[in-house]
Amino acid sequence: MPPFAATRRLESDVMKEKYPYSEIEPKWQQYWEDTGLFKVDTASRPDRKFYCLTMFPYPSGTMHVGHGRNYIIGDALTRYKIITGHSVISPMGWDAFGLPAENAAKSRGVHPKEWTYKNIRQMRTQIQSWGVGYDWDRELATCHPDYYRWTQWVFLKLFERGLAYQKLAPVNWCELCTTLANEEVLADGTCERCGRPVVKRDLTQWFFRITEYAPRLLDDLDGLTGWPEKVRNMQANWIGRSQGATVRFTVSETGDPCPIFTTRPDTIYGVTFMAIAPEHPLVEKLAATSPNRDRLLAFAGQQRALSSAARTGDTAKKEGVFTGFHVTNPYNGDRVPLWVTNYVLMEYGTGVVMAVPAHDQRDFEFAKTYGLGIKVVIQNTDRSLQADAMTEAYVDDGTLVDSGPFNGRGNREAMPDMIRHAAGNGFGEATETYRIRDWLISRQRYWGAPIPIIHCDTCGAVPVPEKDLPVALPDDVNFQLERGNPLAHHEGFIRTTCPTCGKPARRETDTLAQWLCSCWYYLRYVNPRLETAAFRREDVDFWMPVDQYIGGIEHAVLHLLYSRFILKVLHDAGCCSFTEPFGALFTQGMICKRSDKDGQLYKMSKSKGNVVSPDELIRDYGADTLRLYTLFIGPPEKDVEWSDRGIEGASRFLRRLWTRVYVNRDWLGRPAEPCRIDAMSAAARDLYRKLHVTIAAITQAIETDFHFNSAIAQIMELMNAVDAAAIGADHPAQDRAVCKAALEGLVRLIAPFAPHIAEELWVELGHTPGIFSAGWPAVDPTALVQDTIEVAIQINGKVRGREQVPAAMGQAELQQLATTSESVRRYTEGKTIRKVIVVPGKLINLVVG
RNA sequence: GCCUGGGUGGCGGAAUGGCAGACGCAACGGACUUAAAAUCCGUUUGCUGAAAGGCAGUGCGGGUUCGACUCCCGCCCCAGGCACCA
Repeated sequence: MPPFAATRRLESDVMKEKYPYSEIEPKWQQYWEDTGLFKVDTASRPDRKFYCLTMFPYPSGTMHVGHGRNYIIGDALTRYKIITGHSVISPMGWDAFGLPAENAAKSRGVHPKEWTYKNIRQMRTQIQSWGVGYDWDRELATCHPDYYRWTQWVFLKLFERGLAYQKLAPVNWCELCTTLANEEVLADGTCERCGRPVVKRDLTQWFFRITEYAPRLLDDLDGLTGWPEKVRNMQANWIGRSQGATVRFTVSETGDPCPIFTTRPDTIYGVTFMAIAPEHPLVEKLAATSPNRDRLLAFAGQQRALSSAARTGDTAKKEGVFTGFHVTNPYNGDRVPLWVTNYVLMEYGTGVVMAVPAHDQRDFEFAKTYGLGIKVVIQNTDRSLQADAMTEAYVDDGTLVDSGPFNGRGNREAMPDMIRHAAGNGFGEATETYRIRDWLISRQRYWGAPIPIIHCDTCGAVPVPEKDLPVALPDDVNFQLERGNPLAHHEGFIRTTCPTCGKPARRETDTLAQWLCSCWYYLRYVNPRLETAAFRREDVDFWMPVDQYIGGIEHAVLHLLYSRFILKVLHDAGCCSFTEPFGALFTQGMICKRSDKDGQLYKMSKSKGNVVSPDELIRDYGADTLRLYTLFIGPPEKDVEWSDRGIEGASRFLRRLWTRVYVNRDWLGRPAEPCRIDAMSAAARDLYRKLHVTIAAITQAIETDFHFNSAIAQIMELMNAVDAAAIGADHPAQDRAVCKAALEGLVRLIAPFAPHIAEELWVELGHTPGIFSAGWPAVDPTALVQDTIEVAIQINGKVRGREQVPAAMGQAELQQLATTSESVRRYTEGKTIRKVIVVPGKLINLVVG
């Protein structure tokens, strides 16, 4: 260990009495770095490994106190795990590709690389000023060729396995962010990142076949017991499994197959028309010979041009045009008209819907508008449903009627048989449909990892051989283009030769969505500098899955779903033996602040102008105070309102703790005799007990639910108890020993939250530096034992009195005591005690009447 | 509409079947000070009462229980996710 200032006691100095945070914080940060507190060797196989991962940020430049919550929670947990003897890997890096860098290049002429690395330096300094520690030797930036080389390798793995493909399709388009994945479009049809409206454009794009993994992504959610229910629920909603049946109808006039998917095969005898999406290829085919040709094509074309918001929004009316053709229902041979409608979506199911107006509200509305038939096939209990009299669809259960061989049976009960009937006759079977769509991963931008594909006129889309990775981004591009991807104008980048046939060929100029870069970074942290592979299987198998992942809820269906998908693909490719990346997930709430303008609460953001900078707070109060307040502000999973006053409370508490130790340092710094319960005063005995109750409670709070706010409240209570005991230099040795033990306990318990002051006071208390290697305080079970306890006496469930009793008092005696207690005499006098309930150690309830 | 999560003092919140409001913030009163800041002590759910005390009280209405913020049933409100998804 290098010679170090902290090994010496602070000199007696009036200033030191004032809690010199600005002096001690940089000193201990240096100490942790010098002693390698956060360094971990991932080639070793320690007994107790713990992978604590905090979501890495986009290097936007500066952070506010809201960002800090994430890192502080992760750091508190990391430090707790270190202090409790785990080998902790806690790395940090940068999600460094992204649009802001490119915009900076356009508007200010600074190269994205330069802009990004400058921001990274700034933000690293900021993180360090919070006293948040990482193994910085593992730092990575997704924009670095040594990293994105392997992102490209991940792409190739998917390509090899047939999971990456190109297709021409209507895609989400944002004028600023270019193409978007479905997950990046908000419910109101705006871009998740920039808020601009999203429109559909027909483009040839690269997709990942995430739909192939939909069943596993959904089913495996059940095993993620360490994840918040909410996130699992959000992912399940997004994947959206529907169970039902496929039934093959046919176009009556032409014999064209016209399969449908339905979740209600029990209503199939009630089909009175068929609804088909305007984009469906069959529409164009049938239109050619339809008497309605012109109207049909006009309608289909007009619907196709509409934005999805305009077409599927709440206000959209149901419209359609008759094709002139019919379809035949294979169950009963009915011929029903085939309509093109705006309410059927091409992307879901088969793009064709069997319409049962009597039992589906959408079909009902459409049938009413166009005067189509309504046929009741499920009767309610009083058999009162009449097609002509219905004002809305009957969607509840009932008895099947007009349903051929199934008449008289309950609709739910008959459903499996009805599906079996189709299967037996070869015109249908039970199927599942998912809402999730394939993942669009190409972007028309420069600042991303180039998709490692070469387009050859002879060989088609050819993957770049692994040995040729990375496909490097050229530095010399022109950012001043009016529109379009600068990479697509860089001839030197584009021109290449085909790896298969050697002829001249063109490089793909789309880059990979940022999400792919952040999908596998947790693996790279394990072997961050490995040059021969993305990671070593035996190392990730040992250190993964991540034991605790910490980040924002906004990634519930983006980053977290994509990461699960990519990991499963890598698993299937034999790269690792586990199938989920994150064993436990914690999503912290946002820090909000009231806007000066309109008094509303908003998430802290530059655009709302309600950010609070950590820099001034650290300058004025110290990092420990900021950390303590950030953790104390509320339950970490909930959104909370930042209060400038609240930080004063945290500051006051730390100053109090500092002063209590500092002014008594002469005797506190000397070794004390061991605490002996039989030798202490009553006041000291209470304090000793409080100390150990607190140790137990805090350990519990950290281990079970990360409720650091409660843990800190307990620490404050212990501090209050120390003050109440008022033990000073002139007290008996045993009392002083207890006081010292309590203060030592306080300092050790607060160490994960306020580490600098803890280190400093640990030395003041006479220990060698290094509180994080001193272990976590142990509970002394004998301290928890109480000789006398207070029991409450209830009368009919209301507390009416209290008694001090020996802790060991038995049930019968307690009962006796309660019935004769003076304190409740007035409630029992003249009444009969009907029943006595004794809860040992807590209370006695007398039921009187 | 469907699926989650939530509703407790002036405020953030604590208590997961056993003494509601821990801890903190704010407010008020007091001590110290020439004064202020800082610090320390005290009060602080509402109503009622001189006080002791009493009554009410965890969104609303029922229920289970000796006992319910906690469990069950029905409803209201708020937040989030999904949604013409067949």
